[in-house]
Amino acid sequence: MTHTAADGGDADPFQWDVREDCEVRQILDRIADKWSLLVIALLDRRKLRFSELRREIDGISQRMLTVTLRQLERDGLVKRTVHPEVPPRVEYELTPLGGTLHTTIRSLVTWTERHQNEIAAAREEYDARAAAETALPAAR
Amino acid sequence: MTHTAADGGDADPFQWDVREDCEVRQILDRIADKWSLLVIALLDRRKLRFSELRREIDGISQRMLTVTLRQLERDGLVKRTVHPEVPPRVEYELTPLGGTLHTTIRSLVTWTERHQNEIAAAREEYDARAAAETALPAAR
DNA sequence: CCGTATCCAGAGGGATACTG
DNA sequence: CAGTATCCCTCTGGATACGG
Repeated sequence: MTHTAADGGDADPFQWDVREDCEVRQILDRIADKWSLLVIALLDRRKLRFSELRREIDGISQRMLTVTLRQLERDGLVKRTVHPEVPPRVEYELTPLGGTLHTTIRSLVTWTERHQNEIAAAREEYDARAAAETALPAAR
Repeated sequence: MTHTAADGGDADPFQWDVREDCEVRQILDRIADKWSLLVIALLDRRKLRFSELRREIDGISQRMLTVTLRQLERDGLVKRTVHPEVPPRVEYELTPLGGTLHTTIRSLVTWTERHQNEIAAAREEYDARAAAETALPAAR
């Protein structure tokens, strides 16, 4: 029933359901989305209005912010509150469920901040080596 | 110099550089990629050959697996080893740097597995409410 | 102010065929 | 086996304009 034909019964801590249509894969794609990640991170700090989010997230278009917020609302991670005033005011905040993502997302961001120099170095080295091999096609 | 015009000096644990062109955003997009995540997770278990990875990851095309592996190699997260044999054998494994992602990715997957039911429920409720409002456009 | 609707360019990514 | 190269189509996502 699982996807692996060769699971020899080892209780692998990293074994998961990787079928393309499975829930976990779907949700992972949503959470690990470029814009979703940023929205959740910002809302984790405090409740924010639409225009505030738009200003905070450099490079996001109005359309993508709307789409992202709708998805997160649908998934029960974000709560949307419309204040019936006459310049309309709409506020977004994390639901309790959304709040439980805090630790996980922090971990991701922290890792990235901590290792960005190593990654930049690795890239330079890789690119340098690639360039060298292109320059000497018949070498070796 | 930072992006916020209104940072009142609070040492916000969730304050980061969100400029579109910054390193962190770039790297985050790479790590939080659909296929990258799965590749890293699988390699965290053990060294794998190209064809093994392809078989394990349901739905990935040869092209995307190649592209993903090259990116990860370039970022210094994955090591590629070519064995000069005559059916060629190429093995992929995490570098030490790649290995440090273990905890973070585990956290993400665990969260998803743990809350998938809540998310599914939230989606159903959202869809049901949306359908109801479409059915009664003039209601109130 | 907070969206939705429409249009459209370009990247993402699958299928296929060919090399070392 | 492990790719690279090509074609082509879909879907993402930006720009713009309009509505509540």
